[in-house]
Amino acid sequence: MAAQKIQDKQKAILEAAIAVFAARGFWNTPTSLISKTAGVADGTLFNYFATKDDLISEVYLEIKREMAAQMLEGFPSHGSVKDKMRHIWNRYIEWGLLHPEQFKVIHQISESFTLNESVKAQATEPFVEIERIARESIENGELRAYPVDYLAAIMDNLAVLTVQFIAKNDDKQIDYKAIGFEILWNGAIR
Amino acid sequence: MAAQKIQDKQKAILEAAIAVFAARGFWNTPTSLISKTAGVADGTLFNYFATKDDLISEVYLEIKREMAAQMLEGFPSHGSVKDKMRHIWNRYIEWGLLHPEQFKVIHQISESFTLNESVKAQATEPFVEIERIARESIENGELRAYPVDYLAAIMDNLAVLTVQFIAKNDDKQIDYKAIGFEILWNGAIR
DNA sequence: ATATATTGATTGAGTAATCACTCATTTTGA
DNA sequence: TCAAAATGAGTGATTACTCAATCAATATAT
Repeated sequence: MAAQKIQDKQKAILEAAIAVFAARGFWNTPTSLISKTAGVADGTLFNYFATKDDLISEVYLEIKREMAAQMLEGFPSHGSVKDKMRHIWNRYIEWGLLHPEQFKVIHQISESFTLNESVKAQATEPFVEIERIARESIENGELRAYPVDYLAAIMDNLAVLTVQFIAKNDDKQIDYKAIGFEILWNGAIR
Repeated sequence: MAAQKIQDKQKAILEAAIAVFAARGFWNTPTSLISKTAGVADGTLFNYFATKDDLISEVYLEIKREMAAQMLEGFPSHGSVKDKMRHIWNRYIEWGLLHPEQFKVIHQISESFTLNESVKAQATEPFVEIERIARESIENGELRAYPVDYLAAIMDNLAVLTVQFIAKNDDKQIDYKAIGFEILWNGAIR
């Protein structure tokens, strides 16, 4: 079978998994529902992913990769720290709003699934650049000397929260994206 | 049977549930393990809780109640806004560190279990007082006019994160509790 | 004081449903 | 023609929950 077709089928399974995981949570979704949603037989899923846990890990990595690509696009390498931070912030929020299922699922998995170390390492890899910038800026004195991993986690959590609020609230009067960045900047950064 | 004994047994089941939920996640723990841990027969669990879902909801409410009692104790009703906020912040963090299982479980449940509306309402009830203070302070101009529910969620998330960092890091040099409050105060509050 | 009856909690083997995963067979495409 | 991919009925394990039988505590009768 052509390599293209194989990729298509893998992709179809991953996408189906994301959709049903978002709707019911991964603990609560049988593999049979994933294969059904993907339009393949039950057995086919296991031709592509050895176990359900493997599939979950792959879903996680797939989403992280897509996200990283989007976030680094158009990064203002020569801008100020604030510009850089705002770029990441805005991209993250926008990505979350544009891909609510992926956003939900990735959060869900990282909260309540024990990813093995190799998967974790692969997942953080695209973000090392961002972390490097943060460390440099602290050395320059441009950022407060708070622990970088703590800051990163705060940014992540705050962004997740902000996306949830924007999605939940149809009251478009409140600009959570802007407020969120203000809070992050005033509190954590400077 | 004496009313006391009945309460004891219910309590034993709830406590066993918290312990095993913390260790394996609630989706991943059979009711039989809960009853075994509690030292009762499989059937007994269902004399006290109609379904596993009911048990999960009760676990959630039980923890929330305990937490609320602790947090309001010694509340500086006549202090400044900052004092009030810091009191809540410190109590929350301390409670989390003192009750890591409960803390983990309550977070886990609120993230990935669909609580019904009545349960949600019961859970937030003890915290209305805190919300009232926040609203008043905004009217006074003591706090920034950010949406109160957004601020509350940020405080909650930041506290959870902070507890996780303190618990994970044995490096006692870093005072996450203080840093966290600084970030909250500078960013979200004033 | 002792035997008996009543009430309600406790028990755990049993049940039907569900699940992840297998593998012998069939289909596909070159 | 044939190798690789796809299939889905089947399997063994696990699960939430049931229910008839047992047990324990108290009340009543002798």
